[in-house]
Amino acid sequence: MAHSEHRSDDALPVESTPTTSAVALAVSTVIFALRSDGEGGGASLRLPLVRRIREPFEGEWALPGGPISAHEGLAAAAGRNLLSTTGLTPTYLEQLYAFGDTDRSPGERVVSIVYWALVRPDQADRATVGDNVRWFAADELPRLAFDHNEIVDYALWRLRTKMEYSRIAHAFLGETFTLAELRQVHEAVLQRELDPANFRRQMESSHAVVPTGERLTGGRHRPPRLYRYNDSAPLIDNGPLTSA
Amino acid sequence: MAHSEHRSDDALPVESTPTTSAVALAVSTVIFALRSDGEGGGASLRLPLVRRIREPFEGEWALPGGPISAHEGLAAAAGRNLLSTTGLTPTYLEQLYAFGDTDRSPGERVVSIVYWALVRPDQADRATVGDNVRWFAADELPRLAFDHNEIVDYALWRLRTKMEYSRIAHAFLGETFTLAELRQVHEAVLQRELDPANFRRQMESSHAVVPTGERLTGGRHRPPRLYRYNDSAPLIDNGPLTSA
DNA sequence: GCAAAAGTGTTTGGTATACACCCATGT
DNA sequence: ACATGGGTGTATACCAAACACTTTTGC
Repeated sequence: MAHSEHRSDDALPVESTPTTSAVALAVSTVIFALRSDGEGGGASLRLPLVRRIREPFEGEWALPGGPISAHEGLAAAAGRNLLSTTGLTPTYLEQLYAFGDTDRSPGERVVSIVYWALVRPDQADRATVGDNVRWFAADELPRLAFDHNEIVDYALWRLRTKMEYSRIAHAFLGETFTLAELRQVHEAVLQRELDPANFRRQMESSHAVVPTGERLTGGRHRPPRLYRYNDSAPLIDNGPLTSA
Repeated sequence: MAHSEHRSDDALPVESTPTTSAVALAVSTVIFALRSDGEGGGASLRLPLVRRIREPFEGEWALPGGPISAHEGLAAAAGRNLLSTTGLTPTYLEQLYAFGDTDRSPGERVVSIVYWALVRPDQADRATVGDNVRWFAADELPRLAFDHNEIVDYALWRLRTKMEYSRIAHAFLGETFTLAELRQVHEAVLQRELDPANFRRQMESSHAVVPTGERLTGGRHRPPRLYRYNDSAPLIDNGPLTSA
């Protein structure tokens, strides 16, 4: 450790030290959307990346990110940055992890506080796309700048883990949806098929969704009920933390 | 938002911006130990706090913390700081959350990356104690500096949640232990009694612990088997992240 | 009528809980 | 002997998965 050891009195809470540190602070976001590929009902997880226009890693793909300005919270910084780089407004936004290895950015010390976000397909369609912003399939990423491959892996793990015990799947869908659509979201994320009958019972018993009374017509089969997300049901989720 | 909006090209990944931001970066740690209170087998969660010797919140109790130096990782910074302020070496150390509300430190913008740690009783006994470092019962804390009460609440929630599906209880114990001791750790953390018979079966089926073959004599009853933590068993835990 | 998906019912196996009961040691 | 916790056995309840079956639409 290069740092000289502090005496106890010296190293008491730092929040009083007004010296800005030599460590740069940034916010990045892993954004997930579910997009149907081709024709079959199968959908796949996709995420937008931006091309770096400076060294290091100039020309390579990276997570959208930016600096934190002094007068905005972390989640706000993530949301603002997200909007300005990709044009996206997330339905769901949560802190993922703070990455701070000393060697993650060549020549410079950067600590990145990474968020992960879910967006709906209609929002994703409206997103900026161009030479410097492009969507990739989450399981077919190129080699990314910095430690961003690791970060995406971790975000994917969190998404999949959380899908099993929480109810975030609706963040990929519109206001109303059928149980089949909701199930297909689960199937696409978890990468396995689910029994429609059991899935229905799980959703009903969890009270995560409520029927709207309407049905979706137009399919060449029995018209399914439309459901809406149940906002009043409690999330057994983030513990004491409400925001984020 | 006081910050002017970035143009897309402008706000691409920041890791290249060498300007140090106006935001201070710190590391703090919530340290838990299990200490038997009085005589009964009952133990309670306790944590060490340090007294602030500067404004803001001078004289109030706060979590141990300090700045991040340029050439050490986040977990290393937490560990070093922990050692220098309290003399403790944790058995378990994990990142909790990055706290960065704009108003959490009066007059200054501080982002704190908070870790949580578990220490064994023998380590806890060796810890520095004095006018500026004192142990408190986790459920009888005074009003702390900054948002540290919130942070401790969140750490407690994480500890309790994780205790139910992971195997971190052994971090509170020595090299070998009886199942009764391990069960008492669970009971103290979860604040409810557990059936000894069922607890035994859960531990056996999870293969989290292995019998050493030895027994603990000296009690005025049948000598219980001693167990050791099973390092080779997988933790279904932090996903792709290995360190921390 | 037939295909296709919605929706219901039933069986089954695993797992958590409660609790009765025996075992081995110190006093 | 008896008190105390160690350790085993077992009945019950609950829950998730598997799958057979009925319903309702479009063609």
